[in-house]
Amino acid sequence: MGNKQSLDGAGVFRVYLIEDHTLFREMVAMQLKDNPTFQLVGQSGDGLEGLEQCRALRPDILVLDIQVPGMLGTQIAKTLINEIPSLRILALTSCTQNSTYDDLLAAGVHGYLPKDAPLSVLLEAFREFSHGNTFYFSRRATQPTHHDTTLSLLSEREVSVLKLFAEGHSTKIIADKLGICSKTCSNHMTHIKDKLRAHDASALVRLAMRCGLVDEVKE
Amino acid sequence: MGNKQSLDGAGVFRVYLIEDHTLFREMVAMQLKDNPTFQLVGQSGDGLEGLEQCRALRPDILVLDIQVPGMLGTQIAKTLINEIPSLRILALTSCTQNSTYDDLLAAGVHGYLPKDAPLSVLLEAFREFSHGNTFYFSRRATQPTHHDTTLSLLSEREVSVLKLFAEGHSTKIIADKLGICSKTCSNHMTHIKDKLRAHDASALVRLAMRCGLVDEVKE
DNA sequence: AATAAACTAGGAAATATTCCCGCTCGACAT
DNA sequence: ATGTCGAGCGGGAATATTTCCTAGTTTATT
Repeated sequence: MGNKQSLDGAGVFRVYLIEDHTLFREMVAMQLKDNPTFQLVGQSGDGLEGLEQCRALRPDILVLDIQVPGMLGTQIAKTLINEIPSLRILALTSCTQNSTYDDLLAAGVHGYLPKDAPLSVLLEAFREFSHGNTFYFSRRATQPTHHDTTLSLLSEREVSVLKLFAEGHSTKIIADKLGICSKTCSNHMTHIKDKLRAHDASALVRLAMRCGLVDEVKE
Repeated sequence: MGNKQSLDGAGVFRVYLIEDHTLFREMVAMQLKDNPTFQLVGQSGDGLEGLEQCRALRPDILVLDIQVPGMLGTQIAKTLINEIPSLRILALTSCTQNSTYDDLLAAGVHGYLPKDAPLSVLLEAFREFSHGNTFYFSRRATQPTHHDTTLSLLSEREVSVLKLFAEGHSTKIIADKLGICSKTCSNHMTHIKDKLRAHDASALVRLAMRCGLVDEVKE
């Protein structure tokens, strides 16, 4: 594969880090320092600042924490991939939510890594990048990933049920409000859980909040 | 100054890590491996498991991420300080959580470190610990919060149950983790709902999030 | 016309919840 | 010492919910 235009003559990759946990960031930096294949050209704990510096420094690789303050991680990825086509982005994320993963792929990142992955996997990701390959650490054998903004996975009725559930109504009340049998409502809930791969109330509520079905925090 | 009974003859400190982000945890482990003063005796990404292993291994130093699944960080600290008086605990926290700082000091931890501290401060904390000193990294302005009052309505056990519930575990799993009957767990849940006047899953999850029992909505 | 998917429920078995009850234990006051 | 109180544990029985099955109707798409 001759697509190593991001690699300069000496075979050294210029790396930039965007990650708000300084401790974490500096420890990743030390991992890189031990490896002569990589040269750390900068780091930041703020999304906007990191974006600006990447524009100026034009690194080969960006290690990007998606949960970074200042700017939405997926937006950073999308913007930079557009402006610097040669840039390879390794996305880090501390949560294992389903939708982020697909959002990241849609944004065009070249690697994905949850923070609860072992260190060896991070090093493997760097190795893959240094060989010009992409790296995906999938927590689940990936599906044909049609763009699911989570809610688009659900039917209209299912969205209604989920919203009412997240608002705190019981199955019976939901069924009542929708004019259906509580059994039907239960079945809808089961389908929702299957589709969203969220088989507990907690995950469902958080998903509903993320999708704006209910207010983030009340009172 | 003669309180170095936790230090064995060779001057090596036995360290245990509780931190759910494996990447972070293993990088801290590498920092320790470079220092002959410390010996890593174990690590875990789960609060309950970590507690059990600390009971068995009786380390000199515990590096404890407060936002760990399985058990409330402050409870882990309180419990272990009670059972192992010689244990020194260095508390890590990822968010500049409002009330946790005071809770931690109340729990009796010997060091406090936000994850956005520079690496040098972590190493300094280890240095202080190895000299038998405590370490407090002064954090930024703290605004008092109200959600202490919410949790103070609950007993210790009930907080544990609520946390595990908000993490998405079923009553059976929670009972299993806590070593109690699922019936007991159900009863705890009923009492929690009564005390918090939150009789549906959605309200419970939102309350738990507001109280910092689980991470906020990501992304 | 045929296929698919959404929406609707019923039956049956498994689980969960609620509301009782009683038990133990430690703290604390009389 | 004795009594009381609340935390924690869990059994029993009634009720509610969930899950997994099946299967009907409607609507949209090809």
